[in-house]
Amino acid sequence: MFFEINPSNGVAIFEQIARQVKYAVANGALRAGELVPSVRELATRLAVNPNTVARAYRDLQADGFLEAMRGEGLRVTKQAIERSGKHRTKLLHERIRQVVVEAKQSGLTEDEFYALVDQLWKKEQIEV
Amino acid sequence: MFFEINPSNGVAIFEQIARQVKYAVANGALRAGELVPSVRELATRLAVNPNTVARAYRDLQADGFLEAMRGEGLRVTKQAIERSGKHRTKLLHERIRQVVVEAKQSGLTEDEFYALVDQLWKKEQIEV
Amino acid sequence: MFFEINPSNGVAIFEQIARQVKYAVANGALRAGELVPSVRELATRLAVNPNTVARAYRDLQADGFLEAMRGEGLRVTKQAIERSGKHRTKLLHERIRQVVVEAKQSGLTEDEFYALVDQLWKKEQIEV
Amino acid sequence: MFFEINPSNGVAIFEQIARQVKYAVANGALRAGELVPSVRELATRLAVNPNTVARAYRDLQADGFLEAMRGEGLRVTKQAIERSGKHRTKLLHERIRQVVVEAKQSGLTEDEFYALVDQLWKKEQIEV
DNA sequence: GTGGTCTAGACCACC
DNA sequence: GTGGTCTAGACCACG
Repeated sequence: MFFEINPSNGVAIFEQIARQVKYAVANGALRAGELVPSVRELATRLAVNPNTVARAYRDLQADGFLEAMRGEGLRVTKQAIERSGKHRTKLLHERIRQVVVEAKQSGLTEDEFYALVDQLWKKEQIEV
Repeated sequence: MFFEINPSNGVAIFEQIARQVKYAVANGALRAGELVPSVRELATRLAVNPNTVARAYRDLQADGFLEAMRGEGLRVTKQAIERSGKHRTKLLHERIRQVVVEAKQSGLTEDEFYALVDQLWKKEQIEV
Repeated sequence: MFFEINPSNGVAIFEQIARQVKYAVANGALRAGELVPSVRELATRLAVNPNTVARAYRDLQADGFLEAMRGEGLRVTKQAIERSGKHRTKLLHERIRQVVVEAKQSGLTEDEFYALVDQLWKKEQIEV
Repeated sequence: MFFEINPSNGVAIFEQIARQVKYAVANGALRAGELVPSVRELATRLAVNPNTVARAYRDLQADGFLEAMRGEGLRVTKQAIERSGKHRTKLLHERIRQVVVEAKQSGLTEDEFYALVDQLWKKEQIEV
């Protein structure tokens, strides 16, 4: 699991952490039943306030991605992977919708927009 | 010129105002040299505080979209329209890039992604 | 007498007018005793509000550059030209002082500053 | 870091604050990565409204001199120092140009002008 | 009438 | 604790 936090990019840190956990689940880096790093460990690893990590984990529990194992820590739920799918599809859907709206408001034609999307899809590399 | 403000959609009000002015420039609803509504007038029209409108206009001046005509008001600059193009292409580019990254991280295939984009492009209506 | 007004450069219009009258006196384009254009005429010529021209002329009277000739208009005073000298030397003095302060605060060395001044003096053309 | 605010010298307070931060960067009193005083602290120290300080800091962010560290405060960016150079050289350039124009319009000879500059450079003391 | 600045004070999210 | 947004209202210079 690979975490990269940027404290000055506008996105809340706890949100960045939560997203990255979800990504890790979505692409198999984290499997169901696996334990995530403890709050304290992750906090020191990322050089971030423990409250912030706790907040991310709390949200992930509320979303059903993590569950508390008393005395052991937090582990990835069985449903996490499927949720990961639905959840993120919904989010993606909304994100794309917004981008489409912006593109249309900017006066882009369908062709121009598709060219842009195409170019970026081909260029973008994903590190996991 | 058509302004629609949603005071609780996460985007700051001044930001919504600034964007809509930029859109209006981008699609020709506002032309170079034209005066924008006065701070006070727009404030009462949108039922927001004049300072909020002023903040939006100030940002637009900083971005080179508006310029102050002493005692007359604020008008759209000559460069506004070209800036509008460059500026927004850059923003859109970044937005699309982010969406592409998300899609890839979620494990979507190229076909799935394109299908989603296609569907949303066809559905989305723009009011100007 | 040649007037060029820029309503969106930060300097008050009445101030621009007043300065240009002073320049005209300083370089002989306007001589002592000569009448300046009437408020109305100048206002229409410059496409500005008559109040603005009136304000400029008012300040020029307060500074002793113009005097009212009842029924005739405003004419350049005898003292205008010498005042022009003193007055502007004082202003220039202050302006230069500010620039020097800025330069020092920016960490420029004496040589760098002089080089800059030299370059600009040689380059700058004056149209009267 | 030394702040001196003059609430009635024509320059807006937020502008004075912003300039002094830039100066502090330019002459090394503030280094890249360092946190600036918090909005509230500086506001009480200078006896001005927090909004005024916030305005200055906001402008500095827009200019790329500061960046927000979520929950921590605002710190000087890496690019601040180089920007400081370019930025201020450009401003100074323009200021000097204006002064040169004024001097020429006032009929000063090169020698007179240089004498004035020289005298003021030698006299002016800078406190950092 | 126009915009610009400043103050005062409230509320919010985040760390 | 941090900054960010918004409101309300005052005062100013300018046209």
